[in-house]
Amino acid sequence: MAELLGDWKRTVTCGELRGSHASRVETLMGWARSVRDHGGVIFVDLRDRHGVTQLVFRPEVLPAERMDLARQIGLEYVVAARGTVQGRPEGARNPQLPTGEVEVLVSEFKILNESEPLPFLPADEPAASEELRLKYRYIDLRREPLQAILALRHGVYQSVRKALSREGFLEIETPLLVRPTPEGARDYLVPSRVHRGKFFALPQSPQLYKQLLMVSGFDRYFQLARCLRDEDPRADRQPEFAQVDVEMSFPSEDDVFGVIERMFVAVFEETMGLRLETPFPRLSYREAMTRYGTDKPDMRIPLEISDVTDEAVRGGFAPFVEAAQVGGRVACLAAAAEFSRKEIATLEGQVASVGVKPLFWARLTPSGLEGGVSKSLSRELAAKIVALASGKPGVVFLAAGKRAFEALGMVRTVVGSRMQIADTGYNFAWVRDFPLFSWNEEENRWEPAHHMFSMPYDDSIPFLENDPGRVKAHVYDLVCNGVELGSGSIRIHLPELQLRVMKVLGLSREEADRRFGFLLEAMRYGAPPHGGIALGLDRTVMLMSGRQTIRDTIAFPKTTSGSSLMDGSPSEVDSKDISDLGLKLV
RNA sequence: GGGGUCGUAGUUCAGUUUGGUUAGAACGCUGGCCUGUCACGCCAGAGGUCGCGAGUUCGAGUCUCGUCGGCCCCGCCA
Repeated sequence: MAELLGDWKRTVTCGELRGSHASRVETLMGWARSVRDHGGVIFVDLRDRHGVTQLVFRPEVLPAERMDLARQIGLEYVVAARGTVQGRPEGARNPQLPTGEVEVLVSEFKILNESEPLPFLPADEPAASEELRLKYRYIDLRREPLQAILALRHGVYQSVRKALSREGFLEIETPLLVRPTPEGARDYLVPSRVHRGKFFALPQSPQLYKQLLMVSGFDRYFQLARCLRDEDPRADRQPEFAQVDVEMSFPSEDDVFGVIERMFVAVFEETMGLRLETPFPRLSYREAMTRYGTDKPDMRIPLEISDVTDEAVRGGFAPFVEAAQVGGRVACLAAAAEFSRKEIATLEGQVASVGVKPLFWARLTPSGLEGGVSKSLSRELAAKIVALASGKPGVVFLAAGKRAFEALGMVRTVVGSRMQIADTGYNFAWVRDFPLFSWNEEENRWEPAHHMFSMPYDDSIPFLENDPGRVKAHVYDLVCNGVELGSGSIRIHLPELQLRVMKVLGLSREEADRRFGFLLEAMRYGAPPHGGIALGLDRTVMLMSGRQTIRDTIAFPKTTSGSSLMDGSPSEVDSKDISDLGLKLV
């Protein structure tokens, strides 16, 4: 039944005909979204990614056998139709459709391809289960919401390229087959056939290569880079993802911030028509942790955490005193909202995951604090809490311990999700002054808080060997609405300093040379001061499109177990393919 | 690796709480009717390994255990 395209040319898309096009003869091609057969006249809604146009098949126009063929058109058949554009009769216009003023009276048509009944229809709302949508991703991608997101993503690519090019950045590609790195995430390994027993890795990021480009003198580089990390996915994490990778020579932190702020202003302006306020607020890591209990605060939530350790200790309540004695703090968050016992119990469970238990609470009423822990609070502490709440009624939370602020940060996020903050815009912020190292309790060693190539502050360098925890670094994150969009730093360009940092991390000189010798050597040949940032492209698009998962921003994403339901990857391979690589399955 | 949750016609779901006759609805599909619909309408029909495997029971979609898969979270993610 299907006919070949022949010499037919599409003259318009399904989204562009208007009343002013009346009486023109046009050719459209698309998918049958809906077929309405009235016995005589037949209506077919033809859809492509640009829109929907109504086709009319009439027995007065088409011979009987063509009408019979038109009757065969099923949902999602691919149809080419040629005919006269005409205004619709009075009362038959459809204000829901941009093309609803007109229709195409079909004089010739071809069924270009048939479609078996689909596992689900693109027009279905609600959509099919995500499992089915992932298996038939090519059908899911016919849906308008996903087409809009991929179009937005395209717009972001273009704006980023234009904005960075305008400022003198060169787009340069770096290898996909790279040297495995023991640090950081697990590598995806690629066995070398030629060099038996040796492996490439797929890059976790272009980090080392962009630093080497700085050594080469490409003083402003960027790349829309694919990054691969063999770690378990999440709603906002995929095994492969995209970064806007940026690096520049001779920069201050403010230079990097300025470039990225101007880039985001351009992106939001050009793709969404939104005007972002710059500069973005800047806060220190310490500030973020003590005011918001997280290093990626959602600044839309108008609540802050307060330190009430002094009052709490003077009050003598044992759990508070004990927490302070072991170096912990006592923190308070006035939620200014009601919580049921059950909701509080749920929060308690979440907070316990950072080792804070119990979660203390009390209810603030016009007559003071009631219920929960209220009877154990001193008059001074109670007064302080009432003052912090500005008298706003609702539940007040208290946490004690080393991670008291983090615990209340989790509570703050939950409170925020219940407030009407969704449409309060995009609240960007820079978080800076990160520590260079963090202590790994299990492995009893220092780890890089960001990565080992970040430059410590001048006045922190003397503490490198004796007090690593005190070393602060030129490391910064960009956050927006509680999402970490990117992370960067000014890098170390001095080989001796790089070796000192590696030593703190437990890398001997020999190991450092073996693993990173090419970088250390490059630093000895005139490496300029440099720094940059990498921004999560998928997360940015997720945020801009109001989605809850980056899967919706990626054409062909993986599941939370890292497989692809569409093509069935990963898959087995022939044993010959394995032995050719000099490998054996264990 | 761990915790939670879901899995029933092609699809979205109801039914599982309290085990019991022939597992229902809508959309889709098939056939018929219908010349202004736009989620067209009307009539009729087909369509089920209740994810899979054990177990308890006279009897399991329903209870138990295991297993597979999706999603969310912890670990992990320099």
